[in-house]
Amino acid sequence: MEDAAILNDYDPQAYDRPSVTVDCALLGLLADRLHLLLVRRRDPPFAGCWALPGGFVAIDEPLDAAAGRVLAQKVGLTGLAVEQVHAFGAVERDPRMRIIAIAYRALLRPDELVAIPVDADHRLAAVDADGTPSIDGEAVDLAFDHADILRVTLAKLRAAIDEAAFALVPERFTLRELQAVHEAVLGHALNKPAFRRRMLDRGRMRATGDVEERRAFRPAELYIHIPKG
Amino acid sequence: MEDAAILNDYDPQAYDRPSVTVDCALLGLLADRLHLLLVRRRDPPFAGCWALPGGFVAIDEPLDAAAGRVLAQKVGLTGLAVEQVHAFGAVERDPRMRIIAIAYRALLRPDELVAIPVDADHRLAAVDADGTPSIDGEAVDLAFDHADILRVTLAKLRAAIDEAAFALVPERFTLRELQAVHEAVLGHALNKPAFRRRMLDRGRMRATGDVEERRAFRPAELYIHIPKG
DNA sequence: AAAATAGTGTCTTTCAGACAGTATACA
DNA sequence: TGTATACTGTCTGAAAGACACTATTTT
Repeated sequence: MEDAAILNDYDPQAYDRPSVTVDCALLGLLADRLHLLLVRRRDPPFAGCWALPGGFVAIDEPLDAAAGRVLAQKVGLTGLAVEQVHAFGAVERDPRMRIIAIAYRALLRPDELVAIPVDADHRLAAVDADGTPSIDGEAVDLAFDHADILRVTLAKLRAAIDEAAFALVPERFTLRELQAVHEAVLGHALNKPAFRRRMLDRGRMRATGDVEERRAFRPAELYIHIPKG
Repeated sequence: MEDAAILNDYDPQAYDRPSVTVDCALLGLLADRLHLLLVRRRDPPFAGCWALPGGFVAIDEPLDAAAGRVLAQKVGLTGLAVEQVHAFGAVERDPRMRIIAIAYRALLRPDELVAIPVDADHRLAAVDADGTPSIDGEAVDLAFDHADILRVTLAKLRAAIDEAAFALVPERFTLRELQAVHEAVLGHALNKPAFRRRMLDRGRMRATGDVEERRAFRPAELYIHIPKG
């Protein structure tokens, strides 16, 4: 076995250090479809390509804070809850230099999502069941390894959908809206009575007593999420 | 082509970069209890404390490869399958400088685990149900934020136990051994017939037709894992 | 009243927990 | 033959899928 002291004698200042970025998948529902905020790159590499918003981690900044700051700067929404997804560290993932990316996700309610200013360089892309993003109905190739990042993000979101779904509906939501979120994220339809029973039995939502307004037909009851703990 | 001024705004060479390490939780079962390899630190900070084996990520080295190399150097086992757990980036997690740690786990079979050379500075610590490691029956405080890393690692291992358990038993194993692994990792007992049914129905293991040898009583049938895909 | 969606009752299937039973090896 | 463990049969209950049914609101 190698001398354990090597770790301690190692002076990292003497060696090249990688850059570290956070790349953020900002996700929300639009017209019952999962959407993702993309920004168009202006400079090489991948100039003109669509990419996840990202930025370098400052030397005195925690990772979660860096993800929050990037989203505040790119999207103008502060105080977003972010969740770490995975660290991506392939050597050639950025052609310029070694950059390790820590991927994050943030989930937006519909009213927050529509409030995002979109322009030629900031767009919401629909994400289909296999994780391919499309803008104006056209599949787009993402810069760097961002397609990998999106695939992993979607897979983990699906695994955590029971809790995550509450962050993707309005504060007061109907069971229909909640089910639509589950179906859009999972990519397949769900059984209505079974879904309703499971959600109500789980004790993570409470009826408000109020109902939807301005519905063409019978309005549904509004519920609120009961946060964990 | 490249606008130097704009690029300069994004030139990470101009900014301080963090160091990046991989820290590895090497886990296995010993006497039906989950155990963890710890190394004792010789130098400050946390001199004398027990810690997860770790090391710096080289500038031209993928993250997974760094984790594999660290384990090869510290434990002498090459070709171990490693799985990323989480990136830890609190600013003060290392008092010397900013170091971002990418945590990994590796799972060992019992025969691999007992082959690990232990000495005064390399020990296998028992891990109890709440994630506290103990050496010689005495709970130990880990260096840095390694207690956090271990807690998160254990939580994710539990969530993935159905697949992970196969990496913690011998290549040919009995249902009793597989159940013991599940129980040790989850920290609670399981129902035997239900466990047996669930494992066999899932189609991820196959009977060999052989049975254990040298058992005091009725020997159990030996199974092998059927890898995914 | 018609339309359209909200919400329920209930049958069936699946699967986990419980527990007692049978099977098989060795001393 | 006794004993300890391997393995199974079967009852029960919880939860999901399927599907038809009732309920409620607006036009």
